[in-house]
Amino acid sequence: MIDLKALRDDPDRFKDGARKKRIAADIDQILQIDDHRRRLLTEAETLRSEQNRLAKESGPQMGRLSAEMKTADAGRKAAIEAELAELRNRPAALKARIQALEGEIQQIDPRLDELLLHVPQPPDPDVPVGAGAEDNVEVRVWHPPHFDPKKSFEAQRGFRPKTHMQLVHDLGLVSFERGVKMSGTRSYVLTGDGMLLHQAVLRFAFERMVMRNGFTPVSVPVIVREECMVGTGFFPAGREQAYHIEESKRGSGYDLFLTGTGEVGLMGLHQDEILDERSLPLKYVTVSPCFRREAGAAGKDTAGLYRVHAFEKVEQVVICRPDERESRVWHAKMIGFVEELLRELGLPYRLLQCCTGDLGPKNADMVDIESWMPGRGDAGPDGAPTGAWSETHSASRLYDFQCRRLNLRVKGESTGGRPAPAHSLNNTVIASPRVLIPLLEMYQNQDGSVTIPEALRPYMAGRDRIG
RNA sequence: GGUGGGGUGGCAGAGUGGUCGAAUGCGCCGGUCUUGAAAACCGGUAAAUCCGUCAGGGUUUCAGGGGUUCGAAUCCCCUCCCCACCGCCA
Repeated sequence: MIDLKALRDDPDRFKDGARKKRIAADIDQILQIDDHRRRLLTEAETLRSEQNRLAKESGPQMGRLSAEMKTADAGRKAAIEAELAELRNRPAALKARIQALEGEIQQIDPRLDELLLHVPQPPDPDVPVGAGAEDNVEVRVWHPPHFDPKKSFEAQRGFRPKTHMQLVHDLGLVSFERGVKMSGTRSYVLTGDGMLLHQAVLRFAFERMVMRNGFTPVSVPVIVREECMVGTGFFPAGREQAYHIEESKRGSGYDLFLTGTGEVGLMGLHQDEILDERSLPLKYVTVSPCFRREAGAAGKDTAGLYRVHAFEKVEQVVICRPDERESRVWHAKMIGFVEELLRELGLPYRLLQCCTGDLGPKNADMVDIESWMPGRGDAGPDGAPTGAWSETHSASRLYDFQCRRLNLRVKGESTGGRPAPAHSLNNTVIASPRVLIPLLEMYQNQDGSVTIPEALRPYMAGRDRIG
């Protein structure tokens, strides 16, 4: 949600932002409706003020007259009756007009809210302008000394790599057939060491965030109300991506939705709260199942573990004071935590500064982290894949966009003693099984086995190898 | 699923038609006292929104929505939520 007052003050900023993000938003209509609404509101409130004044004036008077009525004689009674009627009639004319005005405002409000929900947060000025993923800008690349993604896998390792598909098949780590049998496309069953590795990497990432980076571990609901999805900014734009559970007819009055990320639960925690700024920043980490319909992705990455309907993700969220500098510092830190993690895992990665067209409605800024997956990408001359950078993480900076929607505020010195929407940020820590792709493909050996990265061995009973 | 009891400010809790944005206590902030702290005492302490350059003023809000009334925290209707007990249950 954007700030309506900010929109009034500088509509061009929001028009420009929507254009850069390639999201349609009718700013002029909003301004026009808002202007009309405020006129009605001002008139209604003026009249109501008058009505209140009259009621306050005549109330006690009426009370006195009614009391006197009981003991009065017939003649006096008639006089009192007339006086009472007169007093009662005074606010009557006002009432009709007030009701008309308020009725009109009630008609307008939902329309205005709906329009406002669709206005995207303008991208920060330093975000490169672009149409989509193809215009994202590489910020930096890291790779371990013994492996450079710029050179071929075969040249560096002395054999042609298998894809993760082949590896999981040969080592018995995943059964796609049985997953699909039960749950349809994009489903899978992790088996044996596949499941162990999956759990190990999640556990490793989660513990790192808690023990080393001081994040508070939390479990969150993954079944939430629509309100929570709207509040966190995933709805209305992303409605198609969420699984919908029909529950309203069972008496609860609400339908529920499966969340696509732990971010929803972590941010929803403090919905409608006013936090003391001294309790900030809140640093939360959760591990949760994530559900995505992948609507509109038909035919894309259908094979393998890359794009699936259900997965597990360790997610980090920071809620901080509404201060641009502080937000930016946290963004960098949260990216740093992931870089550290990927280095420990020995996985080559690169940072991508996403362009305006790739930000989505809620972000002011977003940095993706891509890991090197040797088994992806176009086929080379020998028919084997040449490898590709593929997204494994995404770090968002939202300013107060999300907190405004969630009605999550901070109060303290920095806000001048008044409540103000907080700032929020989020970033993936690790998502599995997707991260198993680079892990298996990078750590495969010529004999078909896979070395377990040192960092994960404590979570795999000390073993150093699969297969 | 059944029965009963409830939803009031950051928290606890009073308030059953006007003098109620709401007693009181706790918490929090400031002050007095003190070498400092605690205690005690004094004062302050909801949010949203509109008008206004400011000073300031108005409106709304006692779970949410609708109604009765000149006037609703208080009366009526609907919805949601919470608690207790019973049933079922990982």
